[in-house]
Amino acid sequence: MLTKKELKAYSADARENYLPHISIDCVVFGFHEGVMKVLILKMKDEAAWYLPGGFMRKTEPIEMAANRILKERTGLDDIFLQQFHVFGDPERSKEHFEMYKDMLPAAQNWFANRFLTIGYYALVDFSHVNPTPDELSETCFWCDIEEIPDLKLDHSLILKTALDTLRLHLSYQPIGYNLMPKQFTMPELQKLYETILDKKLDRRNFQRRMLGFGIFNKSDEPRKGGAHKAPFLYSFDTENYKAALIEGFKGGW
Amino acid sequence: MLTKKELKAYSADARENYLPHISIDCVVFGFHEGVMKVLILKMKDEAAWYLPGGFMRKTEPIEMAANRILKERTGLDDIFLQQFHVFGDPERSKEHFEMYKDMLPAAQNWFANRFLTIGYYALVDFSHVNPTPDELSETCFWCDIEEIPDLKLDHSLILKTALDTLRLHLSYQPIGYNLMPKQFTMPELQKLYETILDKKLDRRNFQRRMLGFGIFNKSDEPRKGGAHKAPFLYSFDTENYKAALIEGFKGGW
DNA sequence: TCAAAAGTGTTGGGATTACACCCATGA
DNA sequence: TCATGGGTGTAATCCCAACACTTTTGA
Repeated sequence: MLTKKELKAYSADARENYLPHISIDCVVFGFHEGVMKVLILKMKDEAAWYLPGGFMRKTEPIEMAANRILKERTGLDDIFLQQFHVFGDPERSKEHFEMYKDMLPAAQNWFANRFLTIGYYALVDFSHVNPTPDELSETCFWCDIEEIPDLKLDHSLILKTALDTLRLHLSYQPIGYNLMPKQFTMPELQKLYETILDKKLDRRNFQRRMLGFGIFNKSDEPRKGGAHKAPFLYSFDTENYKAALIEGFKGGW
Repeated sequence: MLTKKELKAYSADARENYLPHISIDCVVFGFHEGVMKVLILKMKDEAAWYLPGGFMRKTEPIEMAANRILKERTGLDDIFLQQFHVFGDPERSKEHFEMYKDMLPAAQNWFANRFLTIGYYALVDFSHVNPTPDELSETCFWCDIEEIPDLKLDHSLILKTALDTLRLHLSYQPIGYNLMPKQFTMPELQKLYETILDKKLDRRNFQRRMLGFGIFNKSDEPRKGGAHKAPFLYSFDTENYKAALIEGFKGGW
């Protein structure tokens, strides 16, 4: 929570630089050791968790704002981002509002306003991300999707909606490029799918379907080191992958 | 186009009542005599066409604002609305901006601002709609989807995106409830699908698939009057229809 | 009685599912 | 040598597309 002085400075800066009433919240999905992760922030001096979010500069495209916000939190440029919903319940930022309303008059108080928030989900390569807290946060960290605490504001709803959307998208286009490291094995990719869909899939049928997309390059070298038979390594064929994304949108009729 | 005096009054009223920087634009789809229609507006004193749109009251939920805007244009309450995208290119309202920027200083001039617009598409029963122009418009009318003129601002993009989204949605859930009259025949419903998808479908397979959803009630009475064999009338079974919508979202895995 | 619209049935093929079997590896 | 993870193959099934045939109706 901000002190009055901090709130005043923050508000003045925000009013100067950002569009009022509009925010962006991001659900950043990562994948590590067979577990789906989401990036969340813990606030300073509060037992309060949030999704990473921010505001939009006055003449900045939405997508660019989302990228900028994420760059600050993850160190990553050029992230796969998908806008999925606008959340605009007039009561959605009530908690913030209550927390700060008595500190400053509304005209000067950035958080005394209603905010619509544009939800983006991001798919990122876990191993490349270096979670970084922002000025309001104490920590920024990867949280197992199974262990997400109650989030403040409507962020639990935003997360749920993001996950639903991701599942839907997964069912009509190959996702994975942005979540997997350069090289990966089919069982690893399968784990990703199983995690997103929350469902067991058949090993052999999964391989057939995936390879059927024709978007993978098989490496000669198998993954070494592990116990048991060494699985083959694959990477995405970016050319064909992009084509498949477009193809996927055509739908089933 | 507004006069300076009108602009001043409009701006004052808007600043008083609406959230700045945010608008809503609606793509209203109707279906009549086998042709897909979209509701568009023609401006007073300009050869300029727009999608119906408006602004959001300061404490109004987004959905309610969209409904209110549409009620003013169509006379319909309780419309099927689907939020599908936010358009936020900083240059998107440049035309408006250029048109009005010299009339009033920016601080008082509603249209001197950047607007993000939330796109909704609506599916409505053509026969129940009574197109009504608003204060800025000369006419509001149903336009064949094949004959839409160039729209101002980014409204052509918004329309295209709405149509793409509608097609996508059609491929994984049964749409039609909101576009068809209470009673309709399978060939009529097929026309709707063919129009949306811009593709011929097989009569027999279409019936099988549709009836397979189990969301229709067959009427005993066939449609009379037409030449040739009288087709059966169907209506949607609202209970099962809603269940099918939820089911549809589960996707194909 | 015939053309056109509509209802119903059949069939073949492609995709998806549910399996079984084999191979490699470390404990 | 055996449990486990991983690669590959196959039969059964289901779904869907492409068909043909029949019925009804007004002209």
